[in-house]
Amino acid sequence: MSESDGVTKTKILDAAQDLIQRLGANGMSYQDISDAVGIRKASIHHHFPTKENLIETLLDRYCEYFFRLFDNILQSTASPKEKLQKYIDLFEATLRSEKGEKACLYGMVGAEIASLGLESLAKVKHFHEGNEERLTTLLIEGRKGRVFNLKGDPKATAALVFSLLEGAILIVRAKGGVRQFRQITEQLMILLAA
Amino acid sequence: MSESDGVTKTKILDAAQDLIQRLGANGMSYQDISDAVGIRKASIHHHFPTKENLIETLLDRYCEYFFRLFDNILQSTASPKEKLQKYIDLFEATLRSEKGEKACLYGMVGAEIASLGLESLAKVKHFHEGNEERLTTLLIEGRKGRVFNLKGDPKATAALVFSLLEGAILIVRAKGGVRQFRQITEQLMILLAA
DNA sequence: GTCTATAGCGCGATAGAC
DNA sequence: GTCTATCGCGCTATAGAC
Repeated sequence: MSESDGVTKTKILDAAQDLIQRLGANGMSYQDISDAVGIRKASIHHHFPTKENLIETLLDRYCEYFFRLFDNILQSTASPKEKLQKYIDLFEATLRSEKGEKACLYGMVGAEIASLGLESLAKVKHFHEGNEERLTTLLIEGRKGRVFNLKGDPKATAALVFSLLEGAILIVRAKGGVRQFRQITEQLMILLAA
Repeated sequence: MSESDGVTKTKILDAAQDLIQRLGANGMSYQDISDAVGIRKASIHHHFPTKENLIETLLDRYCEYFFRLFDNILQSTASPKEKLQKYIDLFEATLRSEKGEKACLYGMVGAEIASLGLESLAKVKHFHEGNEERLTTLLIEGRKGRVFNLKGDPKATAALVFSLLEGAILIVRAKGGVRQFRQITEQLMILLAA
């Protein structure tokens, strides 16, 4: 392994992401990352000069990863209903991660958006737009195939689905956990079904 | 006015609530409150010895206030559909507050729940339960009157509505604001309509 | 690239005068 | 009940040796 292959960088990003998804960006510190990775705080600053810089890198990485998974789902041969279920499963997989229940990275950062920089705000906007656009495509596809009974504007329904998933993954961590998340998303599928 | 009528206490609570609804509990500090109220940090500690104590007091106050409004709606002579709309309007009123867009206090604290104490966790649970129970009652009432087309479990639908509203109020602050919030909630009403 | 050491600041919280 | 002053700590960030 070369010394510049980015393994340490990746470990730092992984630890930071885990912490933010559980505690929030304002609840995560370089010391927490230091403890998790087994590296000194100064070394983290070598890779990510400022906390804003670290968060922005994280947001980009998560967005690319998430959109790639979403695009794979969209381009698969599954039915629109199955595609939506697989999209929902992306959120559920996040929630049921090994280290305890985590929310979506963008859900956490979105909640704290007023205390972050303009760069982060732009990235959050981009994530929301990307999700809503792709969901709109998916919903329209399902309406054509008569598997979704879409009353009203598909864009509004897409925004509803996205808000619901982001909200549910935040809410259920306090009480019902994965079990309640599934109850809510099953109900969503029922409401959308033709 | 007596010196123990709690005016200062109320001012502190109001400022703290505003800050948490915009920045989150971890993004709010005693110094911020001090600046907002025009009182020294030490004086805040006189009224609320610890930050946890302040947050717990806030959560209780907000919960009582919100449930009172919700109960008033439930006990009114409005139709179930109108009642649900008025409930949604409680969230919209929070969002369009004068000092910039605010989320629900419990939405913000819920996102940061893993970095708060067990007392706060219990209060968050209580708020979620209270909302879901009342919403369930409202939805069943509407189903009887055939104004809601409830497929599936009313409890699951109630949890869906609550998660959606908490999620939407967090999400729309990044981009669409009140306009998008209204678009989403109108779509919800369409989906639930018989 | 990682380390030790530390600067500089803001935090929550306390002591004690008034 | 509010103030000034301060403690002790954790934070982000930097300097410089290795």
